[in-house]
Amino acid sequence: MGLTKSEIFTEKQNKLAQMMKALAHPARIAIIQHLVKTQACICGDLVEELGLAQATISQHLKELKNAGLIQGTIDGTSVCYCISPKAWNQYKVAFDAFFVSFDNKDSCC
Amino acid sequence: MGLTKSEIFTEKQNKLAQMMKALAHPARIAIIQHLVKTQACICGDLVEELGLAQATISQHLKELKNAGLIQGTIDGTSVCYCISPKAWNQYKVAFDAFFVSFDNKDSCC
DNA sequence: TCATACTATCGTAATATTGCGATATAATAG
DNA sequence: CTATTATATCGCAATATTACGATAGTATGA
Repeated sequence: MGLTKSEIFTEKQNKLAQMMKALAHPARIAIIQHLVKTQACICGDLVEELGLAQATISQHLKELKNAGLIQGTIDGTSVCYCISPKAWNQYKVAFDAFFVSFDNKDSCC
Repeated sequence: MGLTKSEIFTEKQNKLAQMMKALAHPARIAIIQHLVKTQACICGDLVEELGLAQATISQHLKELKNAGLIQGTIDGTSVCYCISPKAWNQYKVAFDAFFVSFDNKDSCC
């Protein structure tokens, strides 16, 4: 086992879970926050900002890129990453919709 | 390795990542959505709703409980789970704050 | 008390994630 | 062309997650 049974869930449920997963690591949260803060695109000084090895940062960047959250363009010998506004908005909308669905003031048990 | 280096991140980053992780599985999304839909507290008919074994559902419920998102009270021979409104609101606020932090219309690269 | 129904936990197998050193790849500078 | 710099990928080890059968625990009803 150890394999998520995604076939028994809806497309939306799988997608939302995958979005959450993309952000379910402090390094990726930190990367996003850094990209947000330094509006300008930032490349591999993330390696210095966070205390992780270059290979590890690169791997996290790849996951964020796969999730669509960031995009990178080659800038000389380095790569310039920044947040993808379109995907960001999709995430925002999806998360909002999820959290808006429940608005009870008091628990029932 | 395989051990997240949480000590190099801020408290907030770790917490937010953990919140995301709690929802980073379609089964847990489905459980929450089911609890939202059937306002009333629902117990182990989740096993029938989703197509997972009872032990698996129980495990996911435990994780959601650890995350604070749901609470369960014993109701006769079964357990009645429901969403914890307080935690739900904390999640909503935390996620909102995260997604509000960036609001650029166009990417810079 | 004893059987029944429901849930939690244990143990285990399969797979995924995290982190990093080593190495490959790509672009620039000299 | 060669050296340098920056990033990506490979391969591995350690750990985490997912799923489930088996079993233990707990409350109800006969």
